[in-house]
Amino acid sequence: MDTPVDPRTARSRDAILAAAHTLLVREGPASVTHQRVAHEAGVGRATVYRHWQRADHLLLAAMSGSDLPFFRSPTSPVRPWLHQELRKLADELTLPAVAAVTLTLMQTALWDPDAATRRNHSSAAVTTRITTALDLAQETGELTTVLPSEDAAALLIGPMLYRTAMEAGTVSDMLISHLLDSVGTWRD
Amino acid sequence: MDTPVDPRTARSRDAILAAAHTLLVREGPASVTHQRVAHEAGVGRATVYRHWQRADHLLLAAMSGSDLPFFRSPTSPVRPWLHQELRKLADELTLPAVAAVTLTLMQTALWDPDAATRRNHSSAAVTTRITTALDLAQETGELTTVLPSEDAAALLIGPMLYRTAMEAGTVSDMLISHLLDSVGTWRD
DNA sequence: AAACTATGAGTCAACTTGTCTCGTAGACTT
DNA sequence: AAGTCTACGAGACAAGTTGACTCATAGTTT
Repeated sequence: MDTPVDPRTARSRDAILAAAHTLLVREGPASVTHQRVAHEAGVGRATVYRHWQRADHLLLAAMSGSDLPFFRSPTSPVRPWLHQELRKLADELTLPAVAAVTLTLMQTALWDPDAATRRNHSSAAVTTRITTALDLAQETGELTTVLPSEDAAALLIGPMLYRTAMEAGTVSDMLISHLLDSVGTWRD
Repeated sequence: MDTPVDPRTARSRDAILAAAHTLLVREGPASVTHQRVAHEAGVGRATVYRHWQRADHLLLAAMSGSDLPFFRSPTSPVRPWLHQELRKLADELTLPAVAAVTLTLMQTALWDPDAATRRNHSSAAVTTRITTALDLAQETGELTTVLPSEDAAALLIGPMLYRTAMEAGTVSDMLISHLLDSVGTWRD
């Protein structure tokens, strides 16, 4: 494993990815072209072609830079922990950088199978984590759930996404509380 | 009002809009260029420029072809009516044409103020209609709501959008029932 | 039938895209 | 520390795209 890598390759690679990400966030996916990225990265155009033959692959790579740090390692009691995680996620979703990546991924997935794959991985990861947390809450008797666990992610995250991306609004703590109540009955 | 319009203008206009919409749905927003649209519409390239100077304006125009027919004129009892409307919306969201327009609008709105305006109008229209329906249900004593009415749209539609656009899944009637229960307590 | 005007076809310069070559500087090898 | 390797930037190139323009024609209006 881990083949030693020429530092030059790594440097250009990182510069290109950062530039592509910057351009995506600042001007939208249409601006992520070999030429624009090369200029933004301070790198030769041929170098960008060398690393990514196609602009859409580069865009996809630029989107998957940061893996979501949410919903990992739940603690008991689960409710306050989950509330906090949802709060953080809601705040992230209002950041242009995060909104741009999320919506671009969802939209691109409609036509690009690779993007669809990555989108599926993302949503599967989130679903798994949320399910894990809710399972823990149920084992400890903190929660009595009233719906299939695979619906929980949609129920919790969907409204926050809609509020931020469609209504251009903010997610109140009250709304988060309400979402938590909608997945089941909480004790303690 | 209603200035008489040269049929030729109307014809090209319609052909161009239809072509732009077709291209958007079939190949994504990047394919909506003056040249591609002109070819798809069977129209001269100059004609497309004449009608829309900029490709993004054309894209926006192509997206706002159909105004959402949902949540209009609620009937009492509201619950079965609302369930049916949500069912229809969920089914629409699984159609590539509708998903493409919705996600492209949400995404484009991040960088294009015009798109943001249209997105805001869309979401405001939906919120108004849902609020109207829920108000009716509350007046007749059918529903006792437990949250600010402006949150209802996000709560009902958000999960369906997430399920279809992020999880690439379908919305079950059970999920819809659950969503309805989450906005308040229903009698009758 | 005459006047009007949107259209398709075509031309054009400026620019972008994808591909290739080559001299150079940075990085591994011994 | 010298020699070999290789990723790089710069530049050249043909092919294609973009946006702006002109003009004869055919479809509309009066």
